[in-house]
Amino acid sequence: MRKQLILLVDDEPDILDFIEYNLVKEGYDVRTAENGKDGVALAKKLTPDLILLDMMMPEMDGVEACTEIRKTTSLDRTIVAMLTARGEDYSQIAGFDAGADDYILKPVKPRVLISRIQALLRRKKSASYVGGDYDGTGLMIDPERYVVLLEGKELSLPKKEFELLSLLASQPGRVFGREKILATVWGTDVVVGDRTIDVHIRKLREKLGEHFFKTVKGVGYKFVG
Amino acid sequence: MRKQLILLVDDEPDILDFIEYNLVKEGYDVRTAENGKDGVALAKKLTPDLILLDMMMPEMDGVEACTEIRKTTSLDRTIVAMLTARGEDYSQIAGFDAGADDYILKPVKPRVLISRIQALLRRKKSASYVGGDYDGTGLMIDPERYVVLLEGKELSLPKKEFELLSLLASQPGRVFGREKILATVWGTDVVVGDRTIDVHIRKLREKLGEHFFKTVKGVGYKFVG
DNA sequence: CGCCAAGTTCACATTCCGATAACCCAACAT
DNA sequence: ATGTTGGGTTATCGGAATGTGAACTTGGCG
Repeated sequence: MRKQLILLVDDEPDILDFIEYNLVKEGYDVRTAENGKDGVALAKKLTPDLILLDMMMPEMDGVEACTEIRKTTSLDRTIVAMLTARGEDYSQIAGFDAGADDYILKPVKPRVLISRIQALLRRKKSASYVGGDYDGTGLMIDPERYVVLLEGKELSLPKKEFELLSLLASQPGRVFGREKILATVWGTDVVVGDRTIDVHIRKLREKLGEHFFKTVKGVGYKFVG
Repeated sequence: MRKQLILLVDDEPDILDFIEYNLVKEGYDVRTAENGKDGVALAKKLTPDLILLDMMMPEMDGVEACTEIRKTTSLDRTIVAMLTARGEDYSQIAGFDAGADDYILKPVKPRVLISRIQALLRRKKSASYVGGDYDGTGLMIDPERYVVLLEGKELSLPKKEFELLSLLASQPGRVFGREKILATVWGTDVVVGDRTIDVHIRKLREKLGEHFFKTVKGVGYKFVG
């Protein structure tokens, strides 16, 4: 596997050097920027796996930078971790609001920082299959709010139903085999009976309408607009 | 807006004067103390917006003072910035985490110091955008005063409840998973039991009304207008 | 010291989702 | 016709996830 790329943004050269040194030692590819503006620009160019953003910076601070990053589609799969010195209060909330994935307290011991980063990158790999929003016929799936919008009406589905729908609707028209569905929605280790998928499909048909789900005998199900 | 109040704590009169001069010139209200003990006492009395703490001091050093300040509830919303001598390896600093908001390396140029302080204070203020002027159903959150306005009635919430509410209400409709809530409100290192979040949610429901908080089983909670 | 409030935990109670069993139906092969 | 295969439908049950009230812990304060 290629080296993972980490973008480090902090205005203090000392800290930059210190963290960079430790990350490189761990085998990461590291780039740096000294303010939010440059950081965002660099991020767009490089599409790093993870961005470490200091909260407090001149030009454009961490929160602004994070907001900007989150608005960039190409960086959807990039993890953003905020670096800040406070543990207690709103700086955290503000950071999460901007869409940061984690929040790391400064000063941080190298070992802690490394293990935190590893955890984040691990999480990224196993990240969800859930495809983007679909909008074909007045149906929209919003994983953030965990609701389905059907012709404007908000419909809230139970977990499994929602995940099943998300999977099917992520690629309208494509047929998903039972194996595939089980592996994705239920996971490879859980074993469930034959009729389980059917039942969930049925519930979805009840709630959203028959026409959305087409059965392909002997093959699987597909979602149609 | 009233002048922002900064408390400056350093044992060297020269430095004290120098920094004070520059801060006053920028339009801040400045008080000073010459050791940690006096500094903490003064902080409790004045509730400044920001405290600049020298790391190395007689009587009570910056780290102890900071720890003390962080234990004081009335100073929850006060920002603490540590002044540390350059040359000390960052990893040394990394050894202790007293909960300061920023670490500023000495010697520091006035311009840098000022912009740093402005960034810190800006962050404090902008934290109040949480919920901002949100008013969907007569609920308003005022992080500056730690108070919630429910249909005109002022309601004061304990810290945790307030932070939980702030997080959920910052993005109405969005579902926050338990992991995320824990990470944000409690911090990533603190470990608390399973039922803790529920209990706080219940308290919020008691005080604000059931309808504000929706449970999404297996996923998390969301705030609804 | 004793009180109070905040925060957490504990020991249940409750809810509701998800899986299954049991049965039905349709298509097709023999 | 009859059996076989693959899917559809419904009702039901267990259990995980959440709700709840009370007890316990902690720290601040007079």
